[in-house]
Amino acid sequence: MNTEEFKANLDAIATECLAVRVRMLSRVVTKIYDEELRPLHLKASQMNILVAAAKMGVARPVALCELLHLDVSTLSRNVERMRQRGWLEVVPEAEDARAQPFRLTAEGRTLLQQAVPRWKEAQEKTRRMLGDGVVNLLGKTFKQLQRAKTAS
Amino acid sequence: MNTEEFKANLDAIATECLAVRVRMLSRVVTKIYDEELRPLHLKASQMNILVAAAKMGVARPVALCELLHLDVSTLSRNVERMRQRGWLEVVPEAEDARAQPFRLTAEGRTLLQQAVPRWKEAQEKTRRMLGDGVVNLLGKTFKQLQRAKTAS
DNA sequence: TGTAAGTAATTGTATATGCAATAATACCAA
DNA sequence: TTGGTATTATTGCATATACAATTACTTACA
Repeated sequence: MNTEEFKANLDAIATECLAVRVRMLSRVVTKIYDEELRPLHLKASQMNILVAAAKMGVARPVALCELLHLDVSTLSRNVERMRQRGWLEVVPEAEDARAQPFRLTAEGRTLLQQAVPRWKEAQEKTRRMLGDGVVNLLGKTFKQLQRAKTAS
Repeated sequence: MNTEEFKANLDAIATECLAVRVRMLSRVVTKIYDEELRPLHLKASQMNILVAAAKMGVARPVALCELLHLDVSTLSRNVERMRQRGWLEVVPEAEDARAQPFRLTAEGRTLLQQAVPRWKEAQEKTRRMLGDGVVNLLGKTFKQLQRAKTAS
């Protein structure tokens, strides 16, 4: 590859790379939620897990990881941190001794309730920043990715 | 907040939360690039920095961080890792003794050249996965975020 | 029924990320 | 000029993230 070609490729990567874009977007958006949730000592990533667990009732790690496209080892440690803080508890599972399903504790539920108004604020800020077009397309992509995962 | 209300809020968060969406998208897309780049022992996050440095010639950390919405402390350590591998080098800066501008080494440049075809493959996979609508809108959002940063 | 293959979760290791505090330098204004 | 403020980068600390290897258990099949 000669210098000219290389420069052209660099330009293409710099201006078009989708990894750069989504990663930057993730940093920017995460920051908005983290700032809003900081008084509760809660992070956006942790709220994700609390909400999913609340919705599931009793959450099995593998199922939650497929839903969120999250590595099980990542979830394992995140859950452990939240368990130590008393937000989650592991529930005994008779049917499969390998499973370590978990659910919200009362404290976790209270925390989540306190987080709701702050989440709404962050959500609105982000919506304004991104605009409805991006928000709607992100929604479609999100559902598509979840289908893709469960279908495979 | 009563139980009904809380459940409705949980549903809203689970189905609409923009942080959940962009973070998941970031994980999915990053994985595609990381897998493609793995034979080069290079990660998407590192390629971002190499490309930006290559484009800038001599990159000043603060400037690069504003461009990518990256914390300076994050960049500091990422650069250090890449410096240890011989991909980047810090260049002396006479005008401001605080500055630690850096640039690609010859090895860094070679690595980046090797990464180009792999990047193209990952980019194409991702484009197919997301569709042109999302890709184009992400591009607009990206430029908008870069403007917002440089304007402030 | 007993073993081989598969599955669930954890642990070791490494990178990425950001906040708070700090150190060193630059700039500005009285 | 000097004293306070702003800027640049690094470091301590904590969390998030994923891959590879491992452990423990389950399932299938021969």
